[in-house]
Amino acid sequence: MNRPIRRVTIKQVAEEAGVSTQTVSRVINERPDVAPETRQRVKEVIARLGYQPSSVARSLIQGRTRTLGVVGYGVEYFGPSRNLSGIEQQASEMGYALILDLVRRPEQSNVEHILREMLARHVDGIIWAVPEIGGNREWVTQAPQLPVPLIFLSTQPRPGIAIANVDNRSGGRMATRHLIEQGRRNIGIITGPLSWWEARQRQCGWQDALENAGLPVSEEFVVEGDWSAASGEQGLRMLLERCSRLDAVFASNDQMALGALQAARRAGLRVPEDLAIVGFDDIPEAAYFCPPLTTIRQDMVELGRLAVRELSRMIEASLEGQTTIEPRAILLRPQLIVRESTVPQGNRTYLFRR
Amino acid sequence: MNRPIRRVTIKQVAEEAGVSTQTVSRVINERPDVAPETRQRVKEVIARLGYQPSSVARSLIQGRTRTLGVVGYGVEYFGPSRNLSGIEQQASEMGYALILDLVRRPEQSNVEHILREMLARHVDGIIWAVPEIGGNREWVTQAPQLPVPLIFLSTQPRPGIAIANVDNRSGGRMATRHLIEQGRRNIGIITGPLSWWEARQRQCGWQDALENAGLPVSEEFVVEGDWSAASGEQGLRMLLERCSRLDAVFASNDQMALGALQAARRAGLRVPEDLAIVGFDDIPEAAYFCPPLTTIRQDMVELGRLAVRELSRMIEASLEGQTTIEPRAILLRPQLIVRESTVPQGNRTYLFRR
DNA sequence: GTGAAAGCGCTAACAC
DNA sequence: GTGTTAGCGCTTTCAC
Repeated sequence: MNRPIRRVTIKQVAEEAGVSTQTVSRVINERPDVAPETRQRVKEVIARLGYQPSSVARSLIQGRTRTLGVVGYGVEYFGPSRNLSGIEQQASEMGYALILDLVRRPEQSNVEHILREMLARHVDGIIWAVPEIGGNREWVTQAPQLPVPLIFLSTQPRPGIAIANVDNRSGGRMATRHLIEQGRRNIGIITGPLSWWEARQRQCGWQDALENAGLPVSEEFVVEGDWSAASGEQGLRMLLERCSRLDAVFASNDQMALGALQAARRAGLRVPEDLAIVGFDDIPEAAYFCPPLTTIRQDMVELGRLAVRELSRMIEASLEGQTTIEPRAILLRPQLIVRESTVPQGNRTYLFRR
Repeated sequence: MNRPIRRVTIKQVAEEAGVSTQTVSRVINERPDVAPETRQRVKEVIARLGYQPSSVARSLIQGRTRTLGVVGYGVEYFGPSRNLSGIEQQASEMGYALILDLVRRPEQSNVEHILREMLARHVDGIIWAVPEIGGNREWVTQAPQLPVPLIFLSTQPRPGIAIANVDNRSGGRMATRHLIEQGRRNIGIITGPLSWWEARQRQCGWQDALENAGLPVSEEFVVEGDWSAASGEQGLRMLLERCSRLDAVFASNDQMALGALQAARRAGLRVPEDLAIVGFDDIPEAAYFCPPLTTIRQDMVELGRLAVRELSRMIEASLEGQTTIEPRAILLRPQLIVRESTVPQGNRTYLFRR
């Protein structure tokens, strides 16, 4: 392996082209005030030497790195991975690079340490894409004091804080309302871990829908899961034990819905005839569950993109010294996807027709 | 929002503490040659001012950023997301930050551009985690000429190139051998897109196993999918049309296996009695398919970790001027996970016992 | 149009 | 132990 010992610097290019480093700088920055022949000559040298300006040196001078810090959790899951993907797409389109930090214990990650790391690397802004769990947002009031703008994802709105969320409550409402419209009356819920703000929001949506329909909301109908298929399976078993009249379940994500489908099968229940099931997320596999799963789709890619655009807006404002910019709260509406786990195949056409 | 206008610099700390910047530098780098009182005083000032050394400035001097560039594809899929997670974990443990670039068209991404970006940001090494597809590795011979080490993931081994792979061929062999051991004789395969090197490897494994068992290998048994559940569904339908004696299928990933399960169900076939199905990946949902899916598990997290460790080794060697270090090819063996899609429930205990 | 000088924030090398 | 000087690679003044 013959690795070039040192990178080519602006100095070498200048020397080789017989000009000052200044002129080279002008050329690489496309400044107008360079003689055409000079420009040409310099460009040739650059190409020949394979010179690449150091963005590290540039950053040092300009106080701006064109880098965003992303603090994420759970890329191995569907939502967060799409989220990251959207963030990367938009950032890349806007000329930002991404520094990625993934936390593994979202409830108790070392916020201080992560922020110091990001700031040491002079990121221009930070996207905090770790879900709000337990008390892991207690430091939120310090965010505005940071030297760079920060936007939170999946976080309870608070005044003065920039936030981008999917409307989980509305999603829970849509799921449950759909079940009610199918004539279901005894509708259970398998929630996510209730320490998660998003899980609680989905539950609130379920409750909203029941109350709007004048149906009773009972503790008996609530089981807490942990997002896993295993917990969904166990969750449905528990609901069935508690309440034999159960005719529908809202599982707060598709994995738990999958587990619930399996539990229903084992209990000898037909889905949707005996028991209707709705999930949340619309993972690609959901359309191939047995039966295909009705669920709530959330556009996590778009959410990521929106977050980057908003953050960029904040960065620009901050660079221009506008201290008055009001942080926005972005809210993305999810969408109901109807499949056979709630509507018997025969009825489906009918449903779409009305 | 009251954002501090400027960051605190070493100069301010020095002034405030009444020492030279040198001394401050010594303190933050934990050098021994500072008087205890001085150290104490400086530390207090640092804490009071909230000073954070600029790694940008440090990088400029030391010619080293403690940053790895990661070029990835498909974080929204199971394998790549785990991969990224493993990379991040290991990098973080070793004190490296990650700069992330996700390509969206892996066959034809602009390699030159991406490398320039990474090098401009002075990454210490690069992990190329885009799968080998079509001719997208034609530039591979240039890798050793780069100013920093680079390791490829999911790439056909080539001399002089550092690589980390799961042994897909062995995985395909394991899957197929398992089907043969279950007494199956007409074993079809739904491959991934054959422009993918990994997909071809899995197919080679299937062929190996058939040949080892003295079974005929026929074109008729091969259908090309695109990794999606939809293609798996269609793939099985095609196989069934072509060959009514078909008694087993190796689907080259779990999504396609899921689609195949659905097609089998619709064709009125019992799984595994009439048709056995094996997948590849062991996504978490696989255990909850209907029936639970036998599959090949690959530890993508570990693969990511291994890649980072190897890259780090190359970086250290390169910094010490050892030009003779021989790039390694890491190969991770996958593992067969037996579930009910290949073994009728009754036989299962028997199988484990022998 | 082009170059010289200064400096971004930090550390290495040397002096005291 | 501590300070001074120089310089990493680049851009920003400000001359000429």
